[in-house]
Amino acid sequence: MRVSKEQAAENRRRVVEVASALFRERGFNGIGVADLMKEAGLTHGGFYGQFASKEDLAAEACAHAMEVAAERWRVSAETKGDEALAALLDSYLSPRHRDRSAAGCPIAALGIDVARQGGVARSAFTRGLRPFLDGLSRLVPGRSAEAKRKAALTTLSEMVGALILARAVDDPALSEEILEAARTSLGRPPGKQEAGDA
Amino acid sequence: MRVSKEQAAENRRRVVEVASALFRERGFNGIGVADLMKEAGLTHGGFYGQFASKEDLAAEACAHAMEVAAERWRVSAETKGDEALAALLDSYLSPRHRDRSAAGCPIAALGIDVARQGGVARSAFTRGLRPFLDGLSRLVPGRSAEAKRKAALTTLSEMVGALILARAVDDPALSEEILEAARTSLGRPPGKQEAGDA
DNA sequence: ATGCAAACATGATGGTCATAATTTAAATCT
DNA sequence: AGATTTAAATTATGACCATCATGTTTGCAT
Repeated sequence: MRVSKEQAAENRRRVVEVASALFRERGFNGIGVADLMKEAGLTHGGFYGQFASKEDLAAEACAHAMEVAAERWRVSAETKGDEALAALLDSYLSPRHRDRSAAGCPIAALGIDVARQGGVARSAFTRGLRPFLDGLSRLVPGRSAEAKRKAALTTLSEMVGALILARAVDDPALSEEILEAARTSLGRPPGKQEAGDA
Repeated sequence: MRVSKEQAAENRRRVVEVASALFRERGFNGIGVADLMKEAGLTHGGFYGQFASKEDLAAEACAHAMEVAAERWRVSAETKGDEALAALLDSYLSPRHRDRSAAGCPIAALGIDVARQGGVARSAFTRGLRPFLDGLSRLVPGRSAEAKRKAALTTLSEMVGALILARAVDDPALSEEILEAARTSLGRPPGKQEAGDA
């Protein structure tokens, strides 16, 4: 059986889409090619006509997820004005984001997998990471470009670390406490002192 | 073939030890029972005499790695006096630690895997996490116990996030930049403003 | 209109996976 | 010393894995 050129391209796009979600949810080693294809409505045989290997798909899915997420950040930053950082933090460090890793930040969902996988996935990830840092440094406070750059690095680190910790932990109270600490620590524009709120 | 009771216990301990390293390096799904046992100098058959399942071993290995790491933090904190936090940050955010995940922090190596695995591994991880937070809140600056607690949470988040990012990234300069940013951001006791060092 | 090739399905390959039953042989107990 | 217990080896099981060869259909260029 054969399918129109547009249909084929659409199928390929859907495979990448599905892979980007399932890899985030279960990890590169947590889902197989057959299940991936089935989820996209295809059988496993056609896979190697479209992709060189599973590793190749991993890299492409990773790149795709990074692009989508970075674009979401960009749009949010443009529409939210000077509350953009607060809005980003609120949504990134929310229970909803914590509980829906398949649709969430690929850095927090795939960071460790990417490091272990190496190769093309790692370089796709690195390429995809830069827009995040550039976007963040535009939102974050700082006197100089270097200060903003550095703040973007530390802010992203704390966001990613907090989300991973909140996901790993069993105790809902502790999980919420982790998110809340990061939210208020990062959400006070001048500096990151401990909270003194009433 | 049989082996003395002490030898058997020692074998079991070695399996957990080896597992805690290999799981950190390759993930829960990245290494199989047979390879694990071989690395411990045994064949895979004896595994289920000592462990209920692979998931069970994952939980035990995770707990073990957390205990060892927390103990290392504790000792370092006791011996290093008031430079304990700086020493901890320097070693945690070092290229050496980044490049040796098998012997490094289990939070940064297994956090995502634990979240995906769930069950016993997740609760073992949560139990093992508390000593880290307690130890860290003793090192970290803060006026009140609550402030210290919160600083411990955000500091750990940033440490873990920075290490994971530094590992995921392909570009050595960017990787070092991430570590450096976290080191200086966390290493200035009063607050976390951008660096203004000479 | 016709033939080629692309897209997908079917099915097979050889490997690895977790789990488990059986066997072997040594340690410990009587 | 002999019986019993048990750690670990051997081997088996059946599911799943990535990859690929081949078959079938059909869009598309000629």
